[in-house]
Amino acid sequence: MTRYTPSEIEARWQDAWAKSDIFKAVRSADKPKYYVLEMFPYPSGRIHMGHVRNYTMGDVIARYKLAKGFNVLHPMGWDAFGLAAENAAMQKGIHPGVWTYQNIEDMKAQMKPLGFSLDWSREIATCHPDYYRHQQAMFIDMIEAGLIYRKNAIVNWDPVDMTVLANEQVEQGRGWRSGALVERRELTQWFFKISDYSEELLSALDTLENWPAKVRLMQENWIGKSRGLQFGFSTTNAPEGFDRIEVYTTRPDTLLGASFVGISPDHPLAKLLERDDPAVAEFTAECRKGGTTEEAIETAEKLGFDTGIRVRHPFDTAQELPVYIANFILMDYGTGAIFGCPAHDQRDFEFATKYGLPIIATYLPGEDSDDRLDAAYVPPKTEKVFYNRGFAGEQWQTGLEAIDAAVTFCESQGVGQGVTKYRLRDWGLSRQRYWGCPIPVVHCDACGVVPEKKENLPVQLPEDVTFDIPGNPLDRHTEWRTTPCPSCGKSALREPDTMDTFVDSSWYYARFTAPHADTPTVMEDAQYWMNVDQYIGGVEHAILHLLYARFFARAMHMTGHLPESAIEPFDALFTQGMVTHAIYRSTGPDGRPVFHYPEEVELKGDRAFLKDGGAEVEVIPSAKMSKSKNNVVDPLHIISAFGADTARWFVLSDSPPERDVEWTASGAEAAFKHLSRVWTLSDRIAAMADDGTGEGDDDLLRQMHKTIHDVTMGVESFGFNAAIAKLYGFTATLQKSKASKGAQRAAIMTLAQLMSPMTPHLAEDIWAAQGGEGLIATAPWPAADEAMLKDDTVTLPIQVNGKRRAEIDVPADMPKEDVEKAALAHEAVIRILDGASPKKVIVVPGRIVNVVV
RNA sequence: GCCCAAGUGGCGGAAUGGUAGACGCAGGGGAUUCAAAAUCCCCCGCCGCGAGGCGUGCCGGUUCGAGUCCGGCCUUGGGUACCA
Repeated sequence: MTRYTPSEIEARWQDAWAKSDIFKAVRSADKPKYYVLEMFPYPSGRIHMGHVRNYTMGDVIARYKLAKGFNVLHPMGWDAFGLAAENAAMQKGIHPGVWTYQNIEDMKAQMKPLGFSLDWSREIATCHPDYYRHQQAMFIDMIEAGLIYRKNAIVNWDPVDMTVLANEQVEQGRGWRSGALVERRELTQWFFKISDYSEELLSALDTLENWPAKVRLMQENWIGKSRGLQFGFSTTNAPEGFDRIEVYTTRPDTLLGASFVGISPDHPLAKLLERDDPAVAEFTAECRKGGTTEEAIETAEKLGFDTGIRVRHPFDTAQELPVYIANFILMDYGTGAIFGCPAHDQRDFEFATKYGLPIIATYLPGEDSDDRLDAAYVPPKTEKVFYNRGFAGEQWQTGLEAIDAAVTFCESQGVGQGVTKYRLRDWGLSRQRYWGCPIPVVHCDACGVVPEKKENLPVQLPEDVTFDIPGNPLDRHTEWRTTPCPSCGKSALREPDTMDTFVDSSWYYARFTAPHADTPTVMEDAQYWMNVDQYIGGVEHAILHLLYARFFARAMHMTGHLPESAIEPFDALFTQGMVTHAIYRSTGPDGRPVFHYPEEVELKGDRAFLKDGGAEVEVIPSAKMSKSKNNVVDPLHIISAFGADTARWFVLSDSPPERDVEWTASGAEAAFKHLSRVWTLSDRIAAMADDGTGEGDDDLLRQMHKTIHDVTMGVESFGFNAAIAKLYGFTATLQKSKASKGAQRAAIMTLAQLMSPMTPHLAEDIWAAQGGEGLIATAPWPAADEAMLKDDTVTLPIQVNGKRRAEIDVPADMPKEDVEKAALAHEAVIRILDGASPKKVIVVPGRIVNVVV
């Protein structure tokens, strides 16, 4: 008897796959194509459990579709630009490029032993000039197509390091390195006009039937279509040019409850006032402290400054409202100005209470309700309420009815217009960083901003840069920046900013269809391979990446780089849950937090101590695995101890794929034992005498067909953990079976096939040992025989008043009336009824009987 | 703050509105063994001797029947536009 030795088996079959080249994707007219894509990794240097989980799921689909006869495209690449490489450069003095390419090599070496069915000949890295030159070419096309423009936008500014900070680099309002209070500062930046596509991106969500409903809903809310009223308040004492203040409101039905007007600190009026009035300047400076995230702005203490300016209420000109500058009003949304209705908005309520402004209800729960409110009264929009200060029309209305009525009324009175607005803002793509795709434009004193000539692409990143001083090294690299103006030829300066890395990941799926072409894409290849049939990745990308990619596909179509059929690039989406792990944190000598790797920590109950020195560290439970928090778990020890198949089987069996999992390694050994058991079982069956005798062949084959059915359904619906449970069950059945060698051989070969997408090496080995033809990877997927799936008898539970009291075995096709009779004749039922006659008997065929008394 | 999810035994989890806890882990008992490892078999939600009762985060509702649907909460996680 031999033992299951994955190290030998896995190397052997990976060789066999490589030699036969079965995962290389070639266009073919004979077979339907299938494009499986997992969100490509950031090359952090080490693969973690999240990667193993993601790529194993994709591999199961890819291998399953291959067995189903599809021409499968399953590529892999690297999302290789980003902040971490620059951090490494600063911390370790390594060039970001050297660090990134080394990481790619390391991670590839870690991925290869997992036996994924990838076409490595299509590998791409976004940091390679062969990739980003095409991105630059498309950027120029998109400028010409009017899809890109420049405007001012706000960034996090570190006043000590004199640099722009990413949101991640702002910790509690302070710069992560300098510790200085971060300020919001304006900078001229490049933007994609994604807002031109708001309606299109919203309405097309309905066509994405194979996307999770939650992702579509999140995108819908993010785009944030709203219908409201835009109108002007006329001012009484404002500076010239500000006779009116335009506001936008989604609740015009509360206009008669207005008690103040609020403008953003970035509103033109606020900017004018701060120029002449130091008190205003002081206040707006205060408002600009802290980071730029919506979270930071929304959760900051609500501050207001009375400008002294007054406006007239449009329907009650005697009523004057004060104009406040308020820190919670965003210049990017609506008109940058609002009216406050404290009675029906909690934020306005708190603001009014703080600054002593009136609270005027326009609607109430009922006609007799007290209108002195202790908190804002905000009923659901679909519930009828009593309008005590509404516009003309019914007094009992839902919010939605009242809003429509208010818009119509205001328009008829010449107060503003009904308008549709979207929350979605244009996509700012400029980054003041080195390790990204250079924006291919030149700033010329004479000609202004000029795109680089396409024949001069790529605009390549210079190698000779240092990271010893904060800031973007491109900014101070005079030699690189100096270049002839593409228009007039005089000396000019290159744009020092690089592109947001979301640009890189917005079109890589298209590049995979022709990864070595001289143009960004090749129409024929894009036509053939697009769309991605199944896209798989973390739910944390539900909004930004997936929305940007949807926009970019449209922009590529508009500039001739994708066919119209590919404007929704992902036909089906599956969002896997994240692999989470506790974070171990202590405080370093400089007072900054230090994050410890799980392997550096020893757990004692709920508390954690450093193995080195024994100091206690803080445990932050269950958070997304993140490089910067060091809470990543290395899968390599599972692979080296038990093999790739065990690691793959385990990540699939342990939890439902869409759910987050807290990583524990307790089950990996059990997975290995099971695979050993299957291997030994195959060995035993191969050694059986083939004398044609045996018992229970039919039962075994019925079980086999049920398993084919269940596992196929499981794989199709991403129910991998449930599919694996069925495979455990069938393995146990086969182990106990006394069936003939023929039946057992058929069973083990089918079992191997059903397992092959998950544990491909073991499956190949069993297939070969049982004399299977060719590679199991290309053997046709087994089909379940419908006739074998039905049982002759079923066990029905009998409920009395919804409580289970007994069960009966009946023929599967027994008529309802007979089932009812049989149920009522059951002694337990007779005892409980105790002579009473049932009011009703519900018989659900094949399911249940419920007796109601 | 806002948007989206999730919550079921000691643990991971299963369950088209129809027997809650499949399958696995941990635990307990047994077989085998000189002994151990490995392997195999049995038990395993809570309370109760039992009959039985209770039980899917909390409160309420719809239904013959709710883990599942509806309303309201709580907790945890993700996103919040420069982490990717």
